[in-house]
Amino acid sequence: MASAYDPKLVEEKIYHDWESRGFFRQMNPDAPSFTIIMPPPNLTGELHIGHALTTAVEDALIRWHRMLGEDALWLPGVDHAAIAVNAIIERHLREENLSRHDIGRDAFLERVWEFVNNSRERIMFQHKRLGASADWSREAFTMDETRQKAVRATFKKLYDDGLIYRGERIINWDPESQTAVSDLEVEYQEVESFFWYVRYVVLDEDERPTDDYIVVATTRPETIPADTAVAVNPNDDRYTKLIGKKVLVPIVNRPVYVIADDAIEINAGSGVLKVTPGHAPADFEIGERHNLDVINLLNPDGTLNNFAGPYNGLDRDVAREKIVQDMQDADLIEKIEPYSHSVGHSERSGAIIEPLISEQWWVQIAPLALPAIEAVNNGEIEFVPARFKRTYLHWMENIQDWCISRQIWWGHRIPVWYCDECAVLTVEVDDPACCNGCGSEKIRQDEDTLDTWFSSGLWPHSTLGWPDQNDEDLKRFYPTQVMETGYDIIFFWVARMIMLSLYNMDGVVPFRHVYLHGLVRAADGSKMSKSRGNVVDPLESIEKYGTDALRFALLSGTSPGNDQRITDERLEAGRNFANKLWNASRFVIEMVDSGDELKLSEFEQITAIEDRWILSRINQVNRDVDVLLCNFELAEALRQVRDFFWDEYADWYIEIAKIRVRNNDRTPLSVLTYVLDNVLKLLHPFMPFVTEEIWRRIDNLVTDENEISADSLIIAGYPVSNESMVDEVAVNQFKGLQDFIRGIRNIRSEKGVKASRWIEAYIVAGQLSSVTEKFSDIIEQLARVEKLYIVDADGSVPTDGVVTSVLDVGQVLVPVAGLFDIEEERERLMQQITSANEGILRVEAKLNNQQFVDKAPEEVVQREKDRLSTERSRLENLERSLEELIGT
RNA sequence: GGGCGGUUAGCUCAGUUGGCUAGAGCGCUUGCUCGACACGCAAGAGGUCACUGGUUCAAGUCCAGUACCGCCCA
Repeated sequence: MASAYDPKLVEEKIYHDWESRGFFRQMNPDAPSFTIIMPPPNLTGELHIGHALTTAVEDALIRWHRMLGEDALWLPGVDHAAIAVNAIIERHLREENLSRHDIGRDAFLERVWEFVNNSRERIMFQHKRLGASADWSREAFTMDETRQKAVRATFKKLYDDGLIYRGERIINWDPESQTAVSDLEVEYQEVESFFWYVRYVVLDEDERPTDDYIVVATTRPETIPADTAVAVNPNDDRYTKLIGKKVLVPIVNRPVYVIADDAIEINAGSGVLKVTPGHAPADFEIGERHNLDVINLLNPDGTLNNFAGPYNGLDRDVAREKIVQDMQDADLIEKIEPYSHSVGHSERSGAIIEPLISEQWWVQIAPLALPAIEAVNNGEIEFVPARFKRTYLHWMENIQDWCISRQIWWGHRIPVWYCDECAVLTVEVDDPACCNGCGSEKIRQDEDTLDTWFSSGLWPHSTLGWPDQNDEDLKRFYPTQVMETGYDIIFFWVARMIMLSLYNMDGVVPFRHVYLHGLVRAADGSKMSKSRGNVVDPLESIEKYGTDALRFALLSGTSPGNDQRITDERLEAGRNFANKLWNASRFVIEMVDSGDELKLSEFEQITAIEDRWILSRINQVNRDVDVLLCNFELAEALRQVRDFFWDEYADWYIEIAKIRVRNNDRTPLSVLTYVLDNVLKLLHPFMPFVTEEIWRRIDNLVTDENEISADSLIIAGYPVSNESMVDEVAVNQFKGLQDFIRGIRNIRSEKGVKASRWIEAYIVAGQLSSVTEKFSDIIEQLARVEKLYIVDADGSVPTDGVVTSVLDVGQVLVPVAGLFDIEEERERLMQQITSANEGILRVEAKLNNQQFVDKAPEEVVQREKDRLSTERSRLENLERSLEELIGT
């Protein structure tokens, strides 16, 4: 074996082996199933570090459950990302000076499919590099045949149930992508702008201008040509006499009424609102209440149309400037105030969103939300961490109807056909030949497509074969166990999956747990983005540090619902640990001889304290890891195993084993291999490659009776704590022995004893005398002591030139001859006396408090009592040492 | 405006139902080529747990409030 772990020699080979042997398929049809449906990444571009985290977490969960012997299915797939992909292809076209309308729908979609197929392949490849043990034979796509059918079936079902309707409402228009987008796709940003105070001239009964005017404060002067009223609050004394009169809309000189509406805030601006029902949601509602005309002033590309009169054809920004200028020239602007307000921007294109009136398809959401709220309230679906339950419920309880139509071509085309000869709409799953109303063959399909999230919302059941209710997969794997994703898409995905799954699956929830991880941020805590140039590319990290290192970095830093930062240091820590695993294992493997007995003896027959200690500890770790993983505490579980392996197994047990083997005691080998086997199993879900590679090298050395088969760690049984192998006494005794060794090392280091020098030492071992006696050879080696004296509490120890440490478990004394300094030693002892005294005072204060003794649990009180007696005997010993020192 | 989260060692973060003499990684200091590993080993230094008040025998942990940072929703 090489002296350093090289992931490049291992990962591809092992992945190919797993996959080709079908280990990612479901192998235990009789066992309970464990299913995770991968939240589908967009197939635009590359997987980013957030996907790497998703993959690492889901793969860890799946591998863990697979090793538990469950029928594990991780179903992968990708999302068609309608607007984003549509925009990419349109950009390509623009480079050829073409628009999608130039080449037509079919040619456009042909180009999209070519892009999509390449992108899908790249994403699958990247998932494989990340070690994803997903069942690729089931890979799904939101636009493939089964999913198309699911989308149409759902649309028809909703339509037939009266939950899909077509209506004119204010929508969010993205002038860049030239499509409607949903409320969730609008990001609000503070923008520095102005309040323009504009004079609207009051008209007399004959609609002739008077000298009077009313001042309207607006942030959107360019929409003035679409004003169809001016509104004031009915309780606003300043304006009551004007209500019912007419004023003249500037620019277009249209007379409109002054109306009264409660929605007007008296203290906002001048207290007068210009009402533009075509371009503001609130104004639209006012317009409905007062039967106002609705004027749409905008072309789809954000320029003004002929309702704008002289400004026809100008871009909205240009028009604003010009209108303001012209009104100033006409002395219609009273004043201009700086004003900052939040403006909606398209999450897709970044363009400023235009609220405008438009006819779109909608889902009436309340009937779907109700059961989705109930499923979470009654605990059928649980959020991890639990606080997101409130976020979810709050959103659900205030949910607005969902605008599902998009004016783009890439996506699920709306399955509605209009008839040229009658008014009936035909809605079908399969393309109809004629109108359902009059039978005419002159029918046209709606030009629009559906919001991408419509198909993503079906994902938990559409991936399992729905709408075929008898599908074997649907019966076997639905409902799934865990939906794992980032908290940032709880509304986009999770909420819609719950609503639509409950609707399609007769009220059966799509998943039991929603595990939400946080964002992966750059080293300085900022959000990663291509424009900032601070993205960490997971593939580059793998290239540099290895997949296991990347997974270690991500998984050790993740805690439910919290953001984390990824840095080179964390990746290095992962690489270092993989290397540590490799080298410790290499040492064990190379130490084993063909004649060695590697079957572990019965625990009762194992006598060496270090053997009992390490076996007890690994079983405690097994227990802790099980509890932690059940609670989705992946990082903590990983940390426990790492610490155990590095600090206890490698730094202590292996070092001790070396000494014993040198003395021709081969029994540690069975313990070494047993514990190593166990650790590799514990770690496999987190770091699959290095553990598999090592495990195969020791597999022929060890066999575990519990093993299902075979020669691959990925399907080995996950460790279960064997409580009969936990000896608490041995664990505590061993800690005492460690304290002795550390005590001697500490004195050596403090006194500057050369590492190469072998010295004498004394241990006053008290209760640990007999254990220490048996362990003396090892203490000598580990602390570099050539002659170790173990004495009873009242035994005699040298007092001349001796440095003393008084520990909880006993004392350590090291004669240091020439290096001894009586003043320094006095200082040392005084410091220890001070700390012992402080300890005694603190504990005494507690125990003298009758309230504490009465009310605290017995074990807590007992612990304090034990501590007190320990500290007291420490103090006694220290004081005696000090007397002896001064005596000399 | 409403809601949520964060504030713990120089940096990044753990700390699960209160029992803590507050931990880890990285960094730092000192010393080590003792036949697994310098991607390493050994020994250390480093914290009034943001602030104020309360509950409790006991508060990093629970409650109320304040400050700052961040996110979500309107």
